[in-house]
Amino acid sequence: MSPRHTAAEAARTRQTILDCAVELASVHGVGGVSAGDIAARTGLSRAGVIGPFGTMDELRLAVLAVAASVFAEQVWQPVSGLPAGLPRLSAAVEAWVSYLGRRVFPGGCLMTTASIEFDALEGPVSDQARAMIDGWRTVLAADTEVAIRAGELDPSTDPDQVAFELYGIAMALNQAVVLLHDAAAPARARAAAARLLSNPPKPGPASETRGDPTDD
Amino acid sequence: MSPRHTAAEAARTRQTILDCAVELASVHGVGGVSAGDIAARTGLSRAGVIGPFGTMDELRLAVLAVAASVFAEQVWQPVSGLPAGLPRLSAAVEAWVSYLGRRVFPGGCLMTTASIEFDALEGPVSDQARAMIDGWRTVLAADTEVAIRAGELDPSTDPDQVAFELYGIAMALNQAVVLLHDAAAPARARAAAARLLSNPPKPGPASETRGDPTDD
DNA sequence: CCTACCGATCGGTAGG
DNA sequence: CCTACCGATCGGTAGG
Repeated sequence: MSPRHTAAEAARTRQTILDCAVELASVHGVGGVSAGDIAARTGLSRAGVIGPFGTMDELRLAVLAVAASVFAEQVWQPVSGLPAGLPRLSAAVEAWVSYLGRRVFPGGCLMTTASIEFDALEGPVSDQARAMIDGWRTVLAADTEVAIRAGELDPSTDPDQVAFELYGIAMALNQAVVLLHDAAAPARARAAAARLLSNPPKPGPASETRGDPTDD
Repeated sequence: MSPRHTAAEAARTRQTILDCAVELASVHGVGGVSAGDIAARTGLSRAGVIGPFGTMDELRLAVLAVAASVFAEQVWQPVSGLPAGLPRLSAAVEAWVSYLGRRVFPGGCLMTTASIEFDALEGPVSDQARAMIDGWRTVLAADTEVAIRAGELDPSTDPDQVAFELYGIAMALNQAVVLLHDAAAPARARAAAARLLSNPPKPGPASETRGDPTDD
């Protein structure tokens, strides 16, 4: 505990630790975050770093929660008010590309890093990483399905296939930006995503589905 | 040194260490390989593990060399004799998908893992990881360029864009197999790659390039 | 390729 | 939120 300090000061200390830990995690991996590293960068003692979280694993779970909330704030919140379906899906992809291109985390997107880092491991930290990725893929697939039903995408489109491919584009972009320092990568990602999402229904014979715009 | 043993025995010991290290690296990351872990699994002492390599970093470089040679053996060697261009590119992608689907490394493709693990780090180990990935992208782009010149792909095709997207498909596949245990993932990857590589030249007016099959 | 060590660092606890 | 510890493990070396 911190007998000499107010609750507000304790909360600020906690946030200082988390900010530092998130930065380290994006570079060294979530499992590569150590109390000693954070202590050296924040001026706290190692015990002062671990204290507010109890154990390092709890601190790592908190790091993933921060990563998820930053991702939501940067990618999903700006577009969540748009109409469900293709408009929102396209805008989300654009926000995603922009987020990765801006390199919000110095070592690349923490969600991507964590998904590779924990893919073969088990435990609460890897469970949370898995849930984050699965949740985002579900969001992408759901809006794809709405787009299909609204007649914005061809009925032969497979929502899970779209989510699969969008994730691949994002991972390739993350790698190109962070590993290869390729400034052209965001444009490549936009081109790939645009081709994937420009698959309007083919106007075959008697192909009028539903949602006639003249309806009332 | 190993005064009581022949050179052949020393080489076998070295291989035992490497095999174990590669397996651990695919699960815990190349940086997550420790001498103690390998010692416990092989029955050797920690000093016996480090000895043949000098330092752990040298051992890690050897792990990456094994990963590269396994990748070459599984993906490139089977197709390297095919005609350059689209036939070889398509066969390489199929071999790549098959390799990832078979989960040759228990924790997923070491090249993919290493590319994320080291993307923001510097040093000889990350340099070697970078060179592996860059080399493979170059191979993919080169065969794409041959395919364009041979009239197998539309001239508007960008070889680096194709390499970028193929890498994304492979990363998405690796993630789907190892993290999400999605048995349908290889089929998804094949569908995505097929769409990417089925872009024949458009027969516009006077669009006959060169390489007329009736030539002699 | 072993034992026996080295200093450094790990996560975590006790007590203030 | 600090100091002062705990046992365990890290990479690496010496010497046989």
